[in-house]
Amino acid sequence: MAQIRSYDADMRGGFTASARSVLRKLLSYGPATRPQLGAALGLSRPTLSSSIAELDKVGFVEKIGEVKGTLGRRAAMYRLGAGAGHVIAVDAGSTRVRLRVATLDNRLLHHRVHRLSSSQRSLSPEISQVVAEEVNAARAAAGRDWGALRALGIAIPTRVVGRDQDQSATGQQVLFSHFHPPDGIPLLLENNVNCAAIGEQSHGVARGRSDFAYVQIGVKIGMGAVLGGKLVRGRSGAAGEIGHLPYPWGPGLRPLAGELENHVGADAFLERTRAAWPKGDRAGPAPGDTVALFELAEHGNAAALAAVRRHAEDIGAIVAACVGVIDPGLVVLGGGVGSNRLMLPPVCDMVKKLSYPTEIQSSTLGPDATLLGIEKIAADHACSLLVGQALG
Amino acid sequence: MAQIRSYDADMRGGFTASARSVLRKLLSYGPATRPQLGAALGLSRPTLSSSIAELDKVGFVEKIGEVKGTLGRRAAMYRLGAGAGHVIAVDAGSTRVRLRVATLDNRLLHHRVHRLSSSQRSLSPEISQVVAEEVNAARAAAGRDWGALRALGIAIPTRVVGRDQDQSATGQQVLFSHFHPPDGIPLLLENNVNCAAIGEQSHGVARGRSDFAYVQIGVKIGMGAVLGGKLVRGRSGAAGEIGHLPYPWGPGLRPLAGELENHVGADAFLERTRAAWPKGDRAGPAPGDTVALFELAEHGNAAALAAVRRHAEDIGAIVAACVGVIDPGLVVLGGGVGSNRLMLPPVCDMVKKLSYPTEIQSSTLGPDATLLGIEKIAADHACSLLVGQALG
DNA sequence: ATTTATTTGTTAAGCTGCTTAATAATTTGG
DNA sequence: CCAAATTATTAAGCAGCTTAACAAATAAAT
Repeated sequence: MAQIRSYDADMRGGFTASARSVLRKLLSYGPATRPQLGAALGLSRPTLSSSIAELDKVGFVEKIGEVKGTLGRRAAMYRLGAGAGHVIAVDAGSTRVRLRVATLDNRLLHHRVHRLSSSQRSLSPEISQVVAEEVNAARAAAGRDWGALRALGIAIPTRVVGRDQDQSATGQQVLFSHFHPPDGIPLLLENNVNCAAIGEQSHGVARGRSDFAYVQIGVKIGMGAVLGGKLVRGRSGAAGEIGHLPYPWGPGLRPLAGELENHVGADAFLERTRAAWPKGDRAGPAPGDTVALFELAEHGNAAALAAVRRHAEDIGAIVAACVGVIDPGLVVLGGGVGSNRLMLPPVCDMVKKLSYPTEIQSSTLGPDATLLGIEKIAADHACSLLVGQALG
Repeated sequence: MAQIRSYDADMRGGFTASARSVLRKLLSYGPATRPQLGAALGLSRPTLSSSIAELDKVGFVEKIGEVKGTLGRRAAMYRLGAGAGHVIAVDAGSTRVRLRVATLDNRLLHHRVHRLSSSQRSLSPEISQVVAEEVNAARAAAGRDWGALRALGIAIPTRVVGRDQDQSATGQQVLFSHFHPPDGIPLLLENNVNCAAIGEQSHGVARGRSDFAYVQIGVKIGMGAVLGGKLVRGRSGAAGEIGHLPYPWGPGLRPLAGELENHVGADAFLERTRAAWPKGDRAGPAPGDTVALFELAEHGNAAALAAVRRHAEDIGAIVAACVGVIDPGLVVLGGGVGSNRLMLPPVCDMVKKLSYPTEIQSSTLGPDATLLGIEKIAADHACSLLVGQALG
């Protein structure tokens, strides 16, 4: 009876284990010299020689110069080469479709923002159309030095489920009404809140953290959690659907489905604020949107400040619920409403009152978090295909 | 400059990679023949020969017989040998201290249940004393064929934090008031609810699942979650502290710290039930404890059934909160109250109403779940020490 | 300017841990 | 009793790393 594989390395793109670890290191760490790589990976100089030669032969690495230490010969510095290819990342948002093209080690090659004609409630044929156009344009613009397209990642504002599961309840298939994914290119769909969490991990306030939660508060609410370095997706992509936390809930008070999202979404927040707005000239007119509301609050308007504080208490309760379930150690507040700096203190107060000590930070990446996150996800996937295993 | 290590294998107990994977397989899968091991691990017969010789030399495996197929020579069957050692698992519960001694591949060597003189509210000096006695007795009883003690695991009803963190708020150090852990033996402390979750995974209704939540409803409430095959502990051991979910919560209703646990604990449940119990002879006297209450409900008593249903709705809301945050796909209901079969249907109804479709099962292991779980945790840890890496 | 110490990179030789191929041993069925 | 099947061992070889020695480049010392 013949063994199925002759040797492990055969499966993994033909590279030796050391070459794969060098590739992985260059991808996650950025450019590095041979001695740095050797020290970081515990490999000897001869092994590094052969690994780099192996990768160089197919253009997966390239020498970008030399650095000199205090003494001795200069060390050659390498980074990922064009042969490693690139990824396309798309954020299919409700008001804009954003696109980034980048190398696997995160160097920007191309960037586009397409404003939609009107704000879409969810994934729509128009969004699908724009995604199709922008992806095609990006592929047409590809320079010779971009190398091959290794993956296409798209962040979408719906629950994302795998191919084997029932997709009908998610609406994710609307994405493909006009957009047809290119053949042979790995396609990665991910919920936009989960992407934002990854973005915060790779570029934002959660940088380098392996455990944290990202709570997005805006028109809708959602959470993305990273535990043990891995994104928590849940059985049917419904992890982080905190709009379904039980609310209202108390003695003799039975929760209603989806009521928390109704209550704490930006529209309801604004509506409540306007209803409670004091009459008369002294207070001025009620704000027309949450941006104006926060503007007033920033300038010390008492009614606006009270509204923000009341809202932040509900957000604090939501964060406390997340902390109670997963105790992430760090919660990042994001979204148009959630990331406002006025929210942070009252949210902290409520969490401290209800739950265990937890670091809480406001996001500073804004809408970039989602796009950077899906780019990271696409790049990681591309890397794992190249080296045959997941990133550390 | 010399390299730090001469070769990978040196660090890991001196075994070759193939020997380590054989050991791991025998530990997780149980006894197996050489051909089975070879097929499962993708190793050739010569490699298996040398691996088993390597392990046999130090008594880590032993031949336990031969099995014959339909044709051809018999295959030798191996299992872990005495050299692999054993573990001691202790469940330091509020009414009993349970202890199991077992081999790393889960064969029971010794078993004890020690009833405490009175029910303890939490970890107490008496519990510490009993743990000390029982552990010493188990060590004294050790047969020559048990091999070395590889790990000691203790399940405790408190939040468990690592050595580097602040332990003062957990009360976990009370365990050591009389009990002094044996020198040189790895000691594993784990929250009892987390242990029960692992127990359900290894021996109960969550067998083989890599994603699920275990919700324990009894005198107190708690949750243990396994995501991606790993126990979710949280930054400060507070994951699963669902007694801190926001409650009561609604428009104009601010949550109070720990109020959910007060409301939904067995004492408050019984108190409410008795307060609402109908007067007069027809309904009979109010039940004196939850066991009696469920007994009445089982026999169709209307007041008892109504009380159970009302309570189950709250439990359903709790489960829905867990589903909303982590979407585990399966929730196991445990604990004296939670695992009662009358709870399941109304809990399912509430979860279905509030949240995404989720399988819900009642635990059938009872108090064994915790003890089996801590045993599994201890055995896994012992294994990872032997083979130098975590179990798959 | 030449030498010396230091660091980087390459070549040579060897070891470990696996493989495949061949052989031996054991068992059942014709 | 022999043929086929299955399991185990022995022999030979290869891949991927290692250490050791050497070559090349560079800054500091003489």
